[in-house]
Amino acid sequence: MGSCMVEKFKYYIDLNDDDIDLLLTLEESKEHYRAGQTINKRDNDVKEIFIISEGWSVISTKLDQNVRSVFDVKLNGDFVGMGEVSFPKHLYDLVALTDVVVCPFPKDHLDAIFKKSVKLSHAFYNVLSREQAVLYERIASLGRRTALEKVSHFIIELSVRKKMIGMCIEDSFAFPITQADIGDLLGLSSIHVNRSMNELKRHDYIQYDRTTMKIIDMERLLNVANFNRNFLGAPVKSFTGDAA
Amino acid sequence: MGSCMVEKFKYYIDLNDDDIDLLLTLEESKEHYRAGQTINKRDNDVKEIFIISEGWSVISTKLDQNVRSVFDVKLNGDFVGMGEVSFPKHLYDLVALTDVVVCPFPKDHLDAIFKKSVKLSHAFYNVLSREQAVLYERIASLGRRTALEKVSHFIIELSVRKKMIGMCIEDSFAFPITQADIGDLLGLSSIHVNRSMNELKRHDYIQYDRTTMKIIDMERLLNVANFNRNFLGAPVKSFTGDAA
DNA sequence: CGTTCGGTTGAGCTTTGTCAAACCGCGTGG
DNA sequence: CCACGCGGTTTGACAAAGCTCAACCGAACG
Repeated sequence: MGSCMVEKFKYYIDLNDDDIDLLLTLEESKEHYRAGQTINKRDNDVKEIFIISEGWSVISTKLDQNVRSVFDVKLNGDFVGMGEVSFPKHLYDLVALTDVVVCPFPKDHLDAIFKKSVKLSHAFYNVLSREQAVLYERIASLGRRTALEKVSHFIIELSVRKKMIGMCIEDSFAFPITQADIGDLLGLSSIHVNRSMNELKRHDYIQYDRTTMKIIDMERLLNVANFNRNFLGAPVKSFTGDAA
Repeated sequence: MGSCMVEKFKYYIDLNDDDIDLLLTLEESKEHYRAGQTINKRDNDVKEIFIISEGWSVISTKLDQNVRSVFDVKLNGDFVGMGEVSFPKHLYDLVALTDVVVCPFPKDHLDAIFKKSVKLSHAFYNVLSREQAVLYERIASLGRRTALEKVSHFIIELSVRKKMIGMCIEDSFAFPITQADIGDLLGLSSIHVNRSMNELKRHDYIQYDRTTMKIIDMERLLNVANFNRNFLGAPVKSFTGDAA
């Protein structure tokens, strides 16, 4: 396994040995968190970027005493804090849903990256713009989809992301997120999430229990969700198309 | 006025003469578009980043025959395509709401920037992450706010952005966007946008006609919108806080 | 002028939220 | 080993928010 950062970046660009060495010198050891712990707290100083090495967590914020918005779930291999790194303080909370292991990457080291490697600078930029594309998709989802579409879309999105990291076999994957969290992510009440998920179950599109989600009829589910199959597609390796 | 790009970047970082020269050599002349024209079309090749020099436009996409999602309005001084530049094809449409003037900035030139100036690389990265923060705010808005809150929030957000570019005097500013467009932005029907705006007018929080919006009672409007006054706050000039 | 586009208004309906109660599996302490 | 309590899920009844449809109005424009 080696370095999280290196593994992850290979996906975006072709790394040579120098690049790898540079990344390796900067990466620190792993950190562990328990389910429920807040890993980053809003308004605290931004110290590092994380790569999730294990477990589920969510980016979220409290809008109000009883109103929370969840922006995204972060899984094995995902970057966290790529955008926040330009700000002095955290803008959002990062909360562990399950026990979580992360690889921190001190933000001071980013300056070194930018000075020493044009290619890695591009890579960071690319990661950030891919994140942006995901956010655009979420905005479209929140604004213009029904509850059933949102829920279906979310389940498919997870299956795609899990598949990319080899954690979805036969359309079945771990699913440790509560319906209340899903509600905060999709802009629905937890009760309505429940009703939507049960409708999908009743139609035999999916099957689930407290820990596992299994997609039974992917074709129909894709249809219900109106899922854009290009979404989360192949990565790009540079601005211009050729290896920079 | 000189270069759009230079003006805009001064807001994010301290430019020295070399930086300015570098940016100037890369900037091309202005382009004009008429109201209603599509400036960038989804799936077309990404050729350049734009800075809006005049007029209103929107980033949007058709989800379906009759369903459109608007992600953001772009005003005088805003960047467009900062994130898309990592992709070979446009992900979204850029449509002119009014007559529009833009400064294109060829995307090939970004490579030059990344090679020649660490500081400007940072600046591009910062712009992108600021955009991301705005998107997060929009997601929270779409997921967890009522129609009235969304509409109020949108109006305030515009007033803040307009003020930053000196185009909002005494809380009054040009407002050439249709209620249908606002609906697509906020995830509402145009009719409901109308009812919400009229409610705000009836309470004398705002005043508007087809071309102009004026905020009469900002305090109360901020209250209705539950507007976070830190939003769109002061920019940061580097990753670490000191001029890189 | 007549047409078109956007705004306004009302009526009825659909979707989603709220509240309350029951339920279920699990871990804890008696 | 059992009772209990807790967190999460499920269900139903009802209320609210927002949507659709249809009609009308007024300004802008050819």
